[in-house]
Amino acid sequence: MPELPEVEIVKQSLVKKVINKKINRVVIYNRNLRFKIDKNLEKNIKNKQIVDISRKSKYLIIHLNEGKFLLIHFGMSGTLHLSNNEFSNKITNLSFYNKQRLPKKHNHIVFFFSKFKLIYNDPRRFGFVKLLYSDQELKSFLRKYGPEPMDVSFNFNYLKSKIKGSKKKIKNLLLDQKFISGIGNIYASEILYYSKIRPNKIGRKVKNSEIKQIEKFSKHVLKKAIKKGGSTIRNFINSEGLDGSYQKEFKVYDREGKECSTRKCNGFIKKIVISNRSTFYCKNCQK
DNA sequence: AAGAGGCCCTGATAGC
DNA sequence: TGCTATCAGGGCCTCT
Repeated sequence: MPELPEVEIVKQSLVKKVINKKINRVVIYNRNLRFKIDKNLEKNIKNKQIVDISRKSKYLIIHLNEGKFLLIHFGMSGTLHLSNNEFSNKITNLSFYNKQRLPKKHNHIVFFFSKFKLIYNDPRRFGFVKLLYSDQELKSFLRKYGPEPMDVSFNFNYLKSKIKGSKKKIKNLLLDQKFISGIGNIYASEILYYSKIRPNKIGRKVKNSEIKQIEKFSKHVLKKAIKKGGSTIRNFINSEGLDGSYQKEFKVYDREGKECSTRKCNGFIKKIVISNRSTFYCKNCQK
């Protein structure tokens, strides 16, 4: 589900609600997520206070007191929901919810706070949660991931050094989290549209001028997506139950057969499959 | 050793 | 209406 912008939105919507709050209790209904949830998770989280919330790549990081960190990855279909304690499984009191927004199935983890609960829901169970016990452990976990488009180390020289020597298709490079972290299937297609590069172009054939475009538009696209509250295709909502609207800005993603929106292009959006993922581009303006 | 594709899983939707 | 097939914001693992 979420790529960097969506996780960022979840982070932002959660910060206001849970900072400095104490987790009284955790109940896990299904431990079989992408990875089996550690059997000690409940007791290691119980009575811990949330001191901060951050995000790296597509991970939400919940900072607990005593230097522990709870990592949440949303996979394809994971979401977090805030709900009122008194009306546990019924309609919440919080005004921003409506009935449809509270899932009944696939609520795998519930964090109980004194006045509300936070629910991790994930129909496909491709997501996971992981408790890390120190700064060191967090650092070494995150070391596997490349810079995000907003980072200073995400610059022309870095991109060039990795792209020029690669036989990978450029779209697969953008999706490689070890190289760049945070971009997923939607934004990869969008970034390549703005950069005017065909998704199946081999890395070493990508020109310097095109690498500059990738640098520029990776930042642009993600920033704008965050500004618009992320993309809601089927089930993404922030933790307050609100949709994103960046899907209205899509130039190519999920627009197969539609007209290219580049002025005077008159081309149509084509869909191809690269490494089993749908990929969208305009044959006319992407070379 | 690098790169592509299979696969994990459930639900929504399209097509018959 | 009800079936079946296809496909979905990810990424680890296994082949070649």
